[in-house]
Amino acid sequence: MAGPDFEEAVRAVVRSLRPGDVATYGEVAAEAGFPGAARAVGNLLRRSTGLPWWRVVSAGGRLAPGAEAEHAARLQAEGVPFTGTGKVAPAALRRAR
DNA sequence: TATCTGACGATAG
DNA sequence: CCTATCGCCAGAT
Repeated sequence: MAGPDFEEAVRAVVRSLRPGDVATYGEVAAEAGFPGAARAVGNLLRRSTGLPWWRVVSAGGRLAPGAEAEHAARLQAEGVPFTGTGKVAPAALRRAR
């Protein structure tokens, strides 16, 4: 099942995210048809280019380790609310999808 | 085929 | 809110 399909599906889902809309890695994986592959999604987004990767966050609204500053900046630029502790507000995660 | 890696997720302390 | 652990998956070596 995995292979080109996985990459294609994940890219399609991430590309469908609109400004201000935030989804979790797990959500993207499930939406792409690979439930439980959240880790693989993160790995793919990390090396992939040309995708709104900043609209995808870890469960609980945590940002990508090693790029938190850029991640937060891009999200805030789209009007995404934060909880003050450097995490995306729970309300914003509900809108994802 | 076996083993390791990682922008994950959930739970426990 | 923090770190520590374990489980899960796709890709690379």
